[in-house]
Amino acid sequence: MPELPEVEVVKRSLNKKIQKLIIKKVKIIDGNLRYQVNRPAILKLIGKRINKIYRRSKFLIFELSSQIFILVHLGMTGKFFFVNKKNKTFKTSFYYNINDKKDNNHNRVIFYLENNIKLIYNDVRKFGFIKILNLEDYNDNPHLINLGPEPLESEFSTSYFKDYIERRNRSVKDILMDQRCVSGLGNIYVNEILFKSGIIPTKTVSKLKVNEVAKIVKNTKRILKRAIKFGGSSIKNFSSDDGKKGDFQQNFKVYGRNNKECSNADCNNLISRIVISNRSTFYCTRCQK
DNA sequence: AGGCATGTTACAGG
DNA sequence: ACCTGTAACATGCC
Repeated sequence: MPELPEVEVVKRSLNKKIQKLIIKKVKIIDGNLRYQVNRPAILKLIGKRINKIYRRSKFLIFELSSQIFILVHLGMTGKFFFVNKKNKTFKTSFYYNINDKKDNNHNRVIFYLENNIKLIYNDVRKFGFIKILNLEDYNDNPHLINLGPEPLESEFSTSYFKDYIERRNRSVKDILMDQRCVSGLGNIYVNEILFKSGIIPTKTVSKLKVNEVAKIVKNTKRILKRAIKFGGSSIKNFSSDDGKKGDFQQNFKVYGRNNKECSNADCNNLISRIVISNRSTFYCTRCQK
């Protein structure tokens, strides 16, 4: 899925395009997502207004009228497409050609909104989910309740991170990927953060010096902000809502660069690839210690 | 053909 | 109760 920056960009375009619109109809094409889409609950959405869309970690939260919420996770390949009344696609967050069978093949749920606007949830691998929640279920939601602080909030600070890793024994990459420590980072950005910080991903957190902890926190914020500014990421087909392709992928310094030359000036070392907690991990043996 | 892919979570074992 | 590693989910691409 999109990591935090992509979800943030999607959230912003959703608010721009569909905020305040009423849901007229919902069609489930394939509700067999990570969790089965609940048909009876979907019916509760009819006639409700989309007040605002929020992001928490990599989750999207649609706040509707009557204290109803839609909790969405995009998994690895979840996307939203918009189609307007003239059957023209809005440029939203992903390239989408309404006439291209390939693009439409994995449409899973269609929300029909006011003004003949359609919001399409498309998900190739179906790791994403859509849950309808009332206020109670939302406030006490198992997906949200254990999440650590947002990396871009001041709560995620050097002192917080230092305290968190104290007496823990896992690798720094593992900890940064753990949503209970800090929520919203994924494999790509953690690789980038550790490269920028000059820290080897396998390093045990108990061995991190205070200045290294500070570097990680600072670079996390810097890299995420920059990725958001660039309009997303990483993901093929990703584009910001003005149709400009998210070109942060051209800014990857280590991710996916196995056996390629290190991006740092004056370093001719080749990037290594290893696996940590089942995920590809890229680093420079010379620049990251 | 086989390996890999932006994520989460359930489960087994220590 | 905490920690750690592994596999599973579904599908497409190289």
